This record gives sequence, structure tokens and C-alpha cells, in this order.
Amino acid sequence: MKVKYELIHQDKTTGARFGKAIFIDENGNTQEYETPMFMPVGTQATVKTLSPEQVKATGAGIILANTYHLWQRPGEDVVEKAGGLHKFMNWSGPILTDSGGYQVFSLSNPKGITEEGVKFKSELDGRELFLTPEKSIEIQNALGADIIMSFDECPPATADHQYLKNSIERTLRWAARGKAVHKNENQSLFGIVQGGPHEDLRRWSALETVKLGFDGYAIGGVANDDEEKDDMYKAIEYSVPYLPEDQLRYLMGVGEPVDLIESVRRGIDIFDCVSPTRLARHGNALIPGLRKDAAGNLKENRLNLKNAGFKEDFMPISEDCDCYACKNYTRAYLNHLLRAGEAFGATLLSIHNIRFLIRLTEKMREAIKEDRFAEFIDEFYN
RNA sequence: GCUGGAAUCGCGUAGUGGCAAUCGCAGGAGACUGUAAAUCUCCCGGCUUCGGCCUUCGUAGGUUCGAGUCCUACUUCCAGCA
Repeated sequence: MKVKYELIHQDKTTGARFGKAIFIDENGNTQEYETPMFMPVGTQATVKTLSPEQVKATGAGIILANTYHLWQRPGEDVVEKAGGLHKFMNWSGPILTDSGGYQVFSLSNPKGITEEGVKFKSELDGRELFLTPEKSIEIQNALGADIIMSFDECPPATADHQYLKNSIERTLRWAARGKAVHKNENQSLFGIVQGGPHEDLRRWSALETVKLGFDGYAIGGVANDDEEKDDMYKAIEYSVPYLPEDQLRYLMGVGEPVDLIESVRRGIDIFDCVSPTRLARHGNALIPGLRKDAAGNLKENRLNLKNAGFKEDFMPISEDCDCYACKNYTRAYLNHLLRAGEAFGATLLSIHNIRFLIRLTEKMREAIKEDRFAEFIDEFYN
């Protein structure tokens, strides 16, 4: 399916966007999803520990999968023979594949990045792999997701201005090369803006990427390792003004509640993040409220349900949550499952955490529609 | 009863004459933002001013400059034989 964006309403004081992502298949059938929207991540063609029915029940629309991982295993040819990603993983909603750009950051080293492409050392068997922008798009064409991403370099937060400048130039050339080989008419291809926290670089990257012409735009290179929150917000502020109003704006990899709100405030429509599912597997449940981390940053509030204090706590995870886990199970039961290493604990917490973020986007949408997003933000911080 | 073996942190283990406390589990806590992550880090005998100090290898003796380690007796457990 190809995606189109429809801007329905902008919050009067903040400019936050309420809209629709409309997916249209080759027969003209459509699926519509309201934005702002949070997209759960299913790197290996599965949202870890959840069935598609369970993912659907959280209210999720689009989900992610990853080019790099599926290329290595089982191989894009296998997915293609299976009838494409949707059939392979039994997900009828939209799918977005990341290009492998993030793996340039997490799995390669700077020496492995050349004009031609990126050298990886496989995390599975140690063998050397080489991914190019063309190869990434070809793999994504074969996988058959609805939204596919340009192959970009995702530089670390520590990268300096000069490094970023060279990196962006290369990423722009990669974007053009990828676009040139993009064959699948039934997929939307998104470009990715980079530039760290620098105003000049973000503007330039955004303008040049838009000039190339994509079906939607992402802001990348944020929320990496020790990036300051302010730098993330700057990256958004410096990029968004140059992105087309009538196309989706995707902030890559962001999923802390504070960051969702701060980026919607700045004009972002969609997000993805591994955090709800990873936190779940590590025993943490997102709950309303905020806390300060060791560095003094405002972070999501959460319960570590493995902790001894929940052993005989027969309350739901969160009293005002409407998810399956909260409606049917107690903290004590979760504590037991997590201590016993039972997979169902991770499943229940994943359901809860994803639902938590999706409900946050639902509340944001309501607030934007009613022009009270600024008040909503005030309430969120109090 | 006899013969052999064993006894080290809550549990299981390493250590075989030279700074006891290795590793795993259990336990306590923390980290995690386009998933090398159901992973990783820290703590886990007692005190501590965080630099250290003290205790401790079933029990009691012995040999030795020095014993968890060798010897003797005892206790408990395991296996085999009666």
C-alpha cells in the first residue's frame, strides 16, 4: 500500500498536527490511521512476545520491521516467496521497514563506511557483510512493506559538525541512489533528515532531501546514546520547518512519553521505539507520571515489577489503564511470572507498555482536535 | 557394623602446603529511545569515616615458618558391602 497524509487540524497555540495516514492498495482499497501515532517495533518480523492479534488489540496501526535483520535471516527471498512480509508474519495492517541505517550506527564502525556502502560484521556468525543504498532498497522492495526508508548513516550524538557535514552529503547521495532503484510501485519511500543538533545542517539536510522528492520524511539521528534531550528537540525544530505540510513526518526511534509530547508539539506525526517492548521484557511497566533520572532529565515513570515490593501487591499494574494485562492480572502475578522467567510476563507487560504509549497518542489527538494541546502539556508535567 | 568418599557464602561449586572465598543459581537494586538486548551493570559473611578493618573452609587436636589443603580423633552425610 502507498501512504498519503491528510492534515486535518493544527492546534491553535502549539501548531501540533492532527491528521490521517491513508494507505491505498493497488485495487484502491484504503486503510486510515489517525496521527500522531506510535508504531511498535518488530525487528525480526514479530513484535517480540506478541501475536498479531495482541498487537492489534493495543490499538497499533503501523508496525516496523528491519531490512538488515531480515536480509540476514531468513533472507528477503524467503519472505518474498512467502508472499511478502504481511503474509509471512500475518499482519494485515501497514508495515514500515527501516533501511538498515540504524545498524550502520549500532553494528558497523566508522572505518566500515565508504561512499559505496557500509561494511558490517554480522552479529550472528561474524562474517563480513556489505550493504549499499541500492541493496537496501532492493531488499525492501522484496520484503514488501508499505513504507520503506532510505539507507542513511545514523551518526552518533558525539559526531562533530565537520563529520556530520560529510555524512549528510553522503547520505544525500545514498538517498538519490536508493530512489533511483526503487521499483515497487506499491510502496512509499521516505527520506531521512540528519544533522545532529546543528541548525545549519538540519536545514540543509531537510531542504536537499525534500528536493530529491520522497513520499514522506523522517528525522533521524536522534535519541542515540548520550544525546541531550535539548539536542533532540533542536534537531526537530531545525528540521520540521522545511518539510512539506502535506506529508508524514516521522521521528525515528523515539518513544519516551516526554519525547512524544515534545515532538508532537514541534510538528511530528509518527514515531517508533523499541522501548515499550524491551522495557517489558526487562520487567518494567510504564505508568502515569514522570521521574528524574540520575542526570536530572525528566523520564517516563515506571514500575520494576521484579522488585520484592510487588510480591504481594494485588493491584493492577495501573488502575486507569484499559489494557488486557491491567484488566485481568495483578502486580503480584506479574512479579511471579517475571521471577519465574515465564514468557507470559513479557507478553503482558508488552501489551501494557504499548497500550500505554498508544493511549498517550490518543489523548494527544483529542487535545489537538480541541485546541487544548498546550493545556494538555501543562497537565502532563504536573 | 565394615570399606571407601565427602563436608568451603542461602544452595551448588572452584581452590590439592604460600593473600580463602572462583564460577553458577537464588536474592537485592539499576540501566535500556529507527532491537547484536527475555540483555547488560552493580551489590550479595560482618563492620566501615569507603581507605580499609575483622571473621570464616563440619568439630577438636596435631605436623609445619605457614594448613581449606597433610596427619589423628570425633560428628554428619553419601555410596558399596554386610
